[in-house]
Amino acid sequence: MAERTYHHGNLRAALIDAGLQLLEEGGIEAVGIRSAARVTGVSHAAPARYFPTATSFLAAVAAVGYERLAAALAEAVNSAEDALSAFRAAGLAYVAFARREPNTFRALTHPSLADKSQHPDLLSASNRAFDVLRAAVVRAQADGHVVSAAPAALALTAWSTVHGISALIVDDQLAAKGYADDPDDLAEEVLATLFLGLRPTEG
Amino acid sequence: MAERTYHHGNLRAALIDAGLQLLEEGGIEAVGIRSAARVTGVSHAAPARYFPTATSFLAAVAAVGYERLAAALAEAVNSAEDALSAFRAAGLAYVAFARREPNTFRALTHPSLADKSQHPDLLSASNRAFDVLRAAVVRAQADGHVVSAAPAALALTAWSTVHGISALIVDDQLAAKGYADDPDDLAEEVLATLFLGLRPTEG
DNA sequence: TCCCAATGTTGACACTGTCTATATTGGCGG
DNA sequence: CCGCCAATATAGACAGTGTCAACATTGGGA
Repeated sequence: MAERTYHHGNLRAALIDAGLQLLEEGGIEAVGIRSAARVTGVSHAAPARYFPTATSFLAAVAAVGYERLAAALAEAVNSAEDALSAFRAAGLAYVAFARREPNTFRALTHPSLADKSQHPDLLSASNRAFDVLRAAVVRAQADGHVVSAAPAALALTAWSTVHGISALIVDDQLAAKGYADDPDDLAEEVLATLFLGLRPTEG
Repeated sequence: MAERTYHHGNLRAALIDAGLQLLEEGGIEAVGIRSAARVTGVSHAAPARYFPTATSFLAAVAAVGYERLAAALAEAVNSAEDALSAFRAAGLAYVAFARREPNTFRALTHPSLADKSQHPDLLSASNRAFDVLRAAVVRAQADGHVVSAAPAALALTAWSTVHGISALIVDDQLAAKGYADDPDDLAEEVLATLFLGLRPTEG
C-alpha cells in the first residue's frame, strides 16, 4: 500500500485483488488486464509479466473464487452434526454461495476458462472444492445414507445437481419457467430428490 | 447469395448464420459484430441496424441454439415408446446435444446473456426447450412413473441435473475429478439416480 | 560498491464495439 | 413512367482492449 515506488512489492496479488473487485462490481465482462492495472495504479503493461494473457488473469481470479467456494463448502460440512446433514449442508452452501456472489459464481464456468488444463491453478482449486463434496459423499456412505457405488460418480451427480439449480436461480430463470415460490424451497426440494435417488436400496 | 448489390435482402438472417458459423469454428469468443459482418461480406457497421449492441447479436445466435436444443429434445421425446422412456430420452438428448455442439451449448449460458429479460427472443426460445422437458414430466406423472408434485419444480430439477452433468462432460472435468469411465455411462447413472429420486413413494 | 537481473514504463499496433454523417436504392404515389 | 423518400448499407472516427518490443528503474547479491 501507500506511496509505492517503482517496484510494487507484490503486484501479482494486488492485481488479483483488483480483479476480484472488478468482478464483484461489474461482472466478469469488467475484468480486464488494463482495468485491473488502472485500479492497482500501475502501467497498463505491468500485469503482462505475471499474466501473459488476459485469459490467464481471469483464470487466476476464478481460482480465488473456487477457493472461496471450497471454504464455504468446508465450513458447512464441518459445522454439521452427522454425515447426512453435512452432505445436505454442502449442497445448500453451494447454492447459497452462488446467490451471495453471483458474479463470482458465473466466472467459475466462463467459456474462456472451459479448458482448465491450460490453467493448473484453476484446475486444482476447482478440484479442491469438489473434493469437499466427495469427502461428504464418502462419509454419508459410511453411515449408510448413500448407496455404495463409486464415490466419484456419486459426487459428480451431486455436483451436477447443485450446480444446475444454482445456475437457474442465479440467472433468475425460475419465474420464467413457471416456478413462483421461494428459490430456497426449490433448492431444498431438489436436494431432497437427489438424496432420495442416492439412498441405498431398501434399508 | 451471389453478386449482391447495395441492399442485401435478408441481412439479419445472413448475419445470424455467420454468427453460428463463427461459433462453431472458434467458440463464443469468436462471435462478434465485425467478424460476422466480414463473413457476410458487408460493412462493419451494417449489423448495427438489426443488432444495436454486440450482446443482442449474441442473444440472437444463442436463441437459435436453444431452438436446436428444443428440436433435439422434441425429437427424442417423440420417437420414444412410453412416457418414462421419453423422459429418459430427453435427458440423454440434452447431454448428447451438449457433446455434439459444445460451443453452442456453452453459448447458451454465457454470462453476458445471464439476464434473459433483456432478450425476449432468447427467453422464449429457452422456455420452449424447457417446455419439452416439462411436458415429458407431466406425461410421466400421468403414467405413474413420477411423483405427483408441481411439474415446474420437477422439470427444473431434471433440467438442473442434465444441465450440470452436461457442463461437466463438455468441459472435460470427469477425469480430473476421479471418473475414468465413459461419459455416457455417467450420464446414464446420473439419470438413473434422478429417476429414482423422482419415483412415486411406494407403488 | 557495482552491476545485473528482475520489475515497471512507454509507445505502438491491430482489433473491437459504437457513434455520426453520408451514400445508395427499392418501391411507392403521382 | 417518373421522382422522391424511407429503408438500408457505407465510411470514417473515437475510445477501449490485448499484446508486443524497446526502454527505464531499482533492489540485492558478488
